[in-house]
Amino acid sequence: MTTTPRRARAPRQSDVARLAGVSQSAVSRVIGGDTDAARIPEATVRRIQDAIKELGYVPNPTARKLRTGRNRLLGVHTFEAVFPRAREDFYFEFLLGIEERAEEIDHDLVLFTSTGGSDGRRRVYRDGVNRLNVADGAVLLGVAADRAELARLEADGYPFVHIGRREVPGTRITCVVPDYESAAAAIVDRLADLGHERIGYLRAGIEEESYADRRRGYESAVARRGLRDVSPASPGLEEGRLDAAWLDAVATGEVTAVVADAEWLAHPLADGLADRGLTVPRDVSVAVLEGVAPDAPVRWDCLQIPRREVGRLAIDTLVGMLDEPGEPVADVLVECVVVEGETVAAPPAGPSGDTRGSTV
Amino acid sequence: MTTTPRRARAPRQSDVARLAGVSQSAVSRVIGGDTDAARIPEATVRRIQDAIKELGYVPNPTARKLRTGRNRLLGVHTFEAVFPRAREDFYFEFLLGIEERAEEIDHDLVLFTSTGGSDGRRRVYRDGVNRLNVADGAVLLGVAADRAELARLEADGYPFVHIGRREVPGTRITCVVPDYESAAAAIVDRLADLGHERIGYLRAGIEEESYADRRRGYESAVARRGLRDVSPASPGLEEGRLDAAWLDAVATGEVTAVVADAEWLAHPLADGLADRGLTVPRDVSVAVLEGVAPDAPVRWDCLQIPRREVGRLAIDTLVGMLDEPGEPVADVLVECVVVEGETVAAPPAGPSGDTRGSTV
DNA sequence: TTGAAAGCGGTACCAA
DNA sequence: TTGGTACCGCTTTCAA
Repeated sequence: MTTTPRRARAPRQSDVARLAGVSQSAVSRVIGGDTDAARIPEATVRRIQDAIKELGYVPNPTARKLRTGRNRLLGVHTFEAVFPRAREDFYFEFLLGIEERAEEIDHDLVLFTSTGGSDGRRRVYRDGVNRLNVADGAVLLGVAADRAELARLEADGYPFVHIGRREVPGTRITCVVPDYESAAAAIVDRLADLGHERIGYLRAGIEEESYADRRRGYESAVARRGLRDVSPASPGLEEGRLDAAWLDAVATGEVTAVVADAEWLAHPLADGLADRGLTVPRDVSVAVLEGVAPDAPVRWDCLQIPRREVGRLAIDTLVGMLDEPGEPVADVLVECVVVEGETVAAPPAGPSGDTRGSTV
Repeated sequence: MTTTPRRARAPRQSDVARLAGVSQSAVSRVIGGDTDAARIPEATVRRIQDAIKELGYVPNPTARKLRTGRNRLLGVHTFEAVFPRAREDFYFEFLLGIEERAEEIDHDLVLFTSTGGSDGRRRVYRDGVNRLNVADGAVLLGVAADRAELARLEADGYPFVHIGRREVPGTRITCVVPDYESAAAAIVDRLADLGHERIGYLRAGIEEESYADRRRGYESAVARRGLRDVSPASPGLEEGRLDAAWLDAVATGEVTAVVADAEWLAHPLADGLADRGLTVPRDVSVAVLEGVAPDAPVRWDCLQIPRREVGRLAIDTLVGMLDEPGEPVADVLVECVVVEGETVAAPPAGPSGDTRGSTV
């Protein structure tokens, strides 16, 4: 029985150098492929390569990183555990794009999974240590992003991009985001093209940057197209119900199309309209400003969020920052596809609707 | 507009030391929480901590790793891309367990995604560089494990465990594996308990360690229970069909129960039996030696592979190796649950079956 | 062309 | 108790 003596120590460049009878720096040059600066004779190169092979030398990435600052390691920090939710498709497509692109450009991924504490929330700083530092830079994502940590990370000069817009006063955070603003505007344009003139916006009532983006797109398009905005006063749902007074107004034809932040708002809307004898889209058109699963019960007119592409671009943007340190980087907007479903149609030619559109 | 001056250089211990008016090693001690050996006066500790706070100093994990050899980074190397297949549930449960456990013990995960070449297959050694070295150790998994790389990794003394049994002659690879051998034996025992005396084994015909494990469990149980093994001569399927002669033998009552390596073998088996007028499980019982999705068309008697637990144990085993270097580590077997479905029953009391069981 | 040597940012040993 | 100092393994500048 042969006892495999566990190698006491991995071979280093100095070992290679000794075996090849050259200096350590010569070895380093050969490994670095330094062809220009110091032209090393064929013979020497070969001797060194033989020694490398004989010893089974492999460079130590940690030492390299310490020296050069680069690792080809890209961090992925999620503010919640990845895999449990990956299944629900929230992280999934982002990660697919991230992995795909990282692989293409020959980088590895560090999944930051260590929690900060017992609350399950993951923090990047835990007792003063920035774990992310092992990687050259990081992509952050997650619904529960901690603004304070983002700000500190930025202040520390750590290179990172965030998937989804995050704004922290006084701080410039580079984000890669679906272009909700344009998408919302496109949907309003479509409604306007169909002849709608009085439309409403159903807000999720969640204070989050992406909803602000949607809202902005909606408002600018409404103004540009000269439409009338008739939205409910209170956002979101109250006790699971929408603003009744507003629904009544919709029922009288005050509004012929509604744009909703989310699918979970569109359902009660349709219900409330049905209660008042209205049908979607015959009486009222409804569009949802988020992605809706293709197997959802209702085929809403909605958006398709290019998650995978966002993941890919996050990697590209991050690597760009690493290659060009100091350069300010603008946010990256990724276009959403507007998906035509079965909930948007031309407005009814009802009595209360003026027909200016066809008067021209 | 305030220009945020991008910090030229992150603060180091020496900066802290200078500011606090102490030596660098004092700073290191305070950070390392070295309370016993060198008792530093309260006042000094406070001065140092103040300096740390003022400078926003965070320790550099790369330097630490270089010095101590530990990183709290655990590698995950899959021989194929993770996320595309994660969805199909192959990697998924393993990763869930891995992430979960890593998080619990405060480690981060490195996903090795960089490919070795253009073939899409991932290699751990790419032009002589062992990427895995950035992490303290690694968990490897994947159907297409490269034996040569495993052997080299082991020879290099790199700490790793493999999920799923992998055997390379002359090399001791630590594996964490579902205990297929016991599970197969348990299934044979169950059949024997029900009164079956002549049973067959349908091999996948794939040369892989896990199938050998199943086979071994089957054979030892068959011998122990004094059963007669009547298996088809040729393994697997030929042109999508099972061994016809053997099926005919089964039809005559030569075999009352069949154990199959995989679900994709069980279906043609059931079809072949149906063609011959036999019904499962009335005439022939069938058990599958792998996990079957709960929503599969047939509720096979099968196994439940404890993937998540395997993932967790892989992490524990790996960390054990890191903490106790040099200690040989035995393979870890994880028990499978035998799931009772609708395809196993007592054998028919037919003419060709002797009734020794009830004769006693 | 080649080698010596100075770091990169820590840790830990040894003296003082 | 504290500080000096020798590494960890590699890259890169500067001399020779």
